[in-house]
Amino acid sequence: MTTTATPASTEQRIHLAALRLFSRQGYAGTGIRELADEAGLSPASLYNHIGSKEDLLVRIMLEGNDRLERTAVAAVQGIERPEVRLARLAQVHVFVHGSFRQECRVIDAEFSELSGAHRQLVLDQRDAYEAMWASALQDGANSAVLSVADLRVTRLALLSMCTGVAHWFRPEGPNDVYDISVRHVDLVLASTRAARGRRSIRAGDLTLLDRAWFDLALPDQPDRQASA
Amino acid sequence: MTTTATPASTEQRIHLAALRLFSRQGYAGTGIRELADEAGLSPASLYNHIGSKEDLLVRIMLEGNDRLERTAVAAVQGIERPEVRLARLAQVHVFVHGSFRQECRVIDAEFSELSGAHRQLVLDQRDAYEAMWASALQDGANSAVLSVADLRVTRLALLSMCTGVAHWFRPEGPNDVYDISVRHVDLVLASTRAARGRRSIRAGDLTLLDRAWFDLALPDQPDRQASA
DNA sequence: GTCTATACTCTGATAGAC
DNA sequence: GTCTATCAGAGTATAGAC
Repeated sequence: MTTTATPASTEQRIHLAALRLFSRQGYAGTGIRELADEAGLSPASLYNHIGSKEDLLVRIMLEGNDRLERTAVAAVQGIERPEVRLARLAQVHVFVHGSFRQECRVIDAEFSELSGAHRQLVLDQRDAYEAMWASALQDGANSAVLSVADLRVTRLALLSMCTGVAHWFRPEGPNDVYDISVRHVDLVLASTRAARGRRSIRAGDLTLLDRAWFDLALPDQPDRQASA
Repeated sequence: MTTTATPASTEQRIHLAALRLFSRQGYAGTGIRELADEAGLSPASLYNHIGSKEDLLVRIMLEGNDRLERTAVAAVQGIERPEVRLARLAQVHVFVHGSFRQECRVIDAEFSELSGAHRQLVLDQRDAYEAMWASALQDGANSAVLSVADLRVTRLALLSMCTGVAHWFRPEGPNDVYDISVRHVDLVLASTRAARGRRSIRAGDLTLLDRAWFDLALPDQPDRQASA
């Protein structure tokens, strides 16, 4: 099922090596020699594939952010009820952060390593993504289905909560990613006091994304499920 | 009011320089020469005050964790109702993470830089602290005042949310730390569906810590409010 | 594409004079 | 306590042969 027949190109091996080392030791804490060694080539050969160490980092970030946004867009496509949009955004965010932990941690931790133009690119990606959260929260507050005291604080707090999954989740632990994603949906709905009239809305009341949806949206990729 | 008369000892200058640089560039990304320069002495003199670069890091972490735990212990001392304990733990956590952002970010980000025994020391501190959260959540669930589907996931999710404040909060922004702390209390109470019978409990219903309490518990310290 | 060899800078840390 | 000078190794990146 999860068998990758192709024996991984050099580019892929470098990409995976970078994910492992950057997420474990940090970008600054990883040397070119170490990276080359982990990818199975010499430091000089490495430079036939990556313009520079920072190019490698920025590529990881752009690709990761892009996948997150594309998945989120697909998840809320055509959905009108704001509490369902919010729930699905949380579910995708948690599922992705639990499935691509190394990548998400690198994106999260090493943003400040980017210089100038690269930094702006990644920032624009993040702003576009977070705008989806802001609009779901705003629409939910406007239609009184969500109770949001401070839009900005709530958005940042919920994003922090859902991003945290990349830091503490372990696939060998007691829960699997999908369960965690649903539990977070419930935390998000509860924390915004989602309700229709007097009746509060729970994860089970909404049409969330099922396991099959994620299998389609996020087919097995080499960096998925990778351990710490 | 916030005037520090004493002109800062060499130890303090080094400590503050380390906080600034480690939080901005990371531990691995900060060199000894840079650190010495920022503290206003030569690299060699630096070593009259710090055994090694890692000693400096571990001291920052132990002191920071210690302050957080002492503040939290003081905040819940003698409090029996679990929802009040949880609320105050969240309030302290957020207030500290918003007030000592550099320090908290270093503690959060550079844990993996610690080797062996140092790592275990910091881990033990964190476990002791998080046990207070676990017990508040557990007691709240047992007395049915909190609704906690999964104790572990909820604890980790709420801690991630409250820790996030150190990453996004800016004192020059629209909210002050105290406001943020109260808003997070409300998010935490809502996310655990805190209620007595049918009536849900909000931050305003509980006796939280007031501004004066924090002034006493966390008197102005040189690393407080420091910017990014 | 791969490699060995190397350039030049910076790393954490120390010796020893003052 | 301060400093200048220095160590051995690791930092990123390139030259040039194959």
